[in-house]
Amino acid sequence: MNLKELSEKIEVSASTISRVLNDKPGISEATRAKVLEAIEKEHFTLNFAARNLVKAESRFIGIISRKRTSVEDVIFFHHSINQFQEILLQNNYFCVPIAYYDDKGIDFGNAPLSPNDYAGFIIRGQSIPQKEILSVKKFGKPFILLENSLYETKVNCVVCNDAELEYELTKILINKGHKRIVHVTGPDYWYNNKERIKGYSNAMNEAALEKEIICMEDTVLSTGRKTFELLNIDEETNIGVSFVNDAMAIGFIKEANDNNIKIGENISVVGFDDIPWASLTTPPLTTARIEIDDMGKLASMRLLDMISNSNNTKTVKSIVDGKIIIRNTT
Amino acid sequence: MNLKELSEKIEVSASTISRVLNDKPGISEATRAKVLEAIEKEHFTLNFAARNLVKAESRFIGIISRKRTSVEDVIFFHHSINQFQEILLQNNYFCVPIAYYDDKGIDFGNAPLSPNDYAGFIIRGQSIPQKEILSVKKFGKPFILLENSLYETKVNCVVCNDAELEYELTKILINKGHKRIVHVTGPDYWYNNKERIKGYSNAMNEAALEKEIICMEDTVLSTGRKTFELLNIDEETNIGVSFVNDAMAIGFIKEANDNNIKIGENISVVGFDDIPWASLTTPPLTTARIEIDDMGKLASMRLLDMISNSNNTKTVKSIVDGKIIIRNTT
DNA sequence: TTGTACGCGTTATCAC
DNA sequence: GTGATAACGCGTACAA
Repeated sequence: MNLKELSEKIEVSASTISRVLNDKPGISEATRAKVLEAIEKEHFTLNFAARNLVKAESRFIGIISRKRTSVEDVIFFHHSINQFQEILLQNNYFCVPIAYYDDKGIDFGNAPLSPNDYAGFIIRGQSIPQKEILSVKKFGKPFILLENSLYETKVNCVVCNDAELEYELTKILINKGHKRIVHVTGPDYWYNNKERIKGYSNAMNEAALEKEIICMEDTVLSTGRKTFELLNIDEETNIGVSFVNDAMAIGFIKEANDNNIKIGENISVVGFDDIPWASLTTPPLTTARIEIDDMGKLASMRLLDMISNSNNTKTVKSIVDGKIIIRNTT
Repeated sequence: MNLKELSEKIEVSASTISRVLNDKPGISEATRAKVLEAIEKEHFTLNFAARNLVKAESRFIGIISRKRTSVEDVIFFHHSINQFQEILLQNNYFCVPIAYYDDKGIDFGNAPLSPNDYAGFIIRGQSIPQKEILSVKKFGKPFILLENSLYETKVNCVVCNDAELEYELTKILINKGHKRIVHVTGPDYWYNNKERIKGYSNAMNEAALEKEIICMEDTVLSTGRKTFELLNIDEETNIGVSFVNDAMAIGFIKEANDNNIKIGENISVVGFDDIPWASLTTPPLTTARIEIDDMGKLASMRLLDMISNSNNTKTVKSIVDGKIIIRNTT
């Protein structure tokens, strides 16, 4: 059933029905009621494709994020997609995942949607390099970074107060009396990594302690495990280890468990993110909670605003404060 | 740029360009080359909406799954969506999440897509009741159940060998010498729960042991925790507990950890699913691995087949065998 | 092998 | 306040 058929059935023109369905003004109450009744009765819905064609607008939002290969990698990260997908859906936009690969960059695949077919983009996570972000900018569509930012270019983004939180975490390790405090980070071009290093460095400098930073090629559970050996941990070790995310911290703790080394006294550990698993390690992990749901919500709402008010070209950097969660690894 | 504009630019009719883009036969090599070159040069892509309109086909697959409210609930389940979303995307179909709520049923919300706008549906997980599944059937579109099935109606579905696996798990507890072996399950109308109870019952009957089944209102981490108190566990307890999923088993183990009760000797625990976290508990969890990726892949491929060959109306129940993973809680 | 003409279902514009 | 009509961009039947 289409507009024309319905129109013939109830003897009201297609344009009028269209007006009712689009909440346009200037319809008599009588006809409006008549139309609404018929729509209800016939379970009538407008054709999605025809509508998009004539309105020349896209209802697709591309969600660009790094393609993770192992299940382990997938599972140990926040699922911020839940929050913003819901909001976008409520506003009649569909989320389409677009993969970014470390080696071949952003890949639109053989999908029937080209960059031009999107209303806008959300670029998720810290691991998308500046070069790729700028390439998205070239599409000329609204986009926003989530959990990422750029230093040299003004860009719409939503981040947390990385440096402050990492400063606080490091202070916890310092106040506990550790003299050797190591910060384990990931690739040095990631925005969050840089910010968190700043926080760590500030705290260490204030305490006049020697900084020790280890860069891992990736920030997943398995690399966290590796740092255990890298740092030569044994029963005698006295050390504070601050990981750039929970996934690595959990890997480290698990490796300690497997080696019967106790965490929380001579060896302190802090993570970052407060993923759900963080409270379930033995012992539970001290970390910084990122309000990822709020951040995702903010990002999607801001993107929707950018799409509907394309003349408004100011860039906004939103900082959503996280908070320190003290558990038992410190 | 649209077909007509490109057509004028390279002096080849729009229909010919359309033919080239749709891999239709009967084009001279010369014009084909000319067209392909122009497409490449101009970064030309077909308009998605216009294409769907004229072909009168939908590129949307509805993914119906239970709406979970807490982050905890979200995280402790398999992410089978990853696997099938990728396959569907490769075939130019888009996944649109559709929420099912325990109280108000399947909710299409105010989305611009009505049931008719979908090419088909994947119904995920065991917690969607038969009534809702049958209501989807009424849409007259192809659909397939993932990790669920129906007893009274033939239905396309992909499940694992629930009963066999639970039988094996129970045998492990029996062989370990436990005399009291409790099975903790969820709502009794869930297909998987019923199947797993069958497996448990078979093993218990064979061993002439008394069955003890506890039904919880939901099968999440927190309800798993609750069973610890429910079963009056202390240092003296000798018991085997078989949980209907890992989430609950992990909750139980965590509660045991918190109470300094050791798991793996007098108290044995088995889960079901082998979610990533199962290997990371203290001690690591013995469970049955479900090959959820294979299952998701199978479901999506079968659905695509049903969509393209709508005349083929036979129903297929695919059983993907899982396997027992023995770790340290038994 | 290629081009022309029409229709898909909707919205916007213009008339009445 | 309502209706007729012309687009939107593509695929396909038919003509050449």
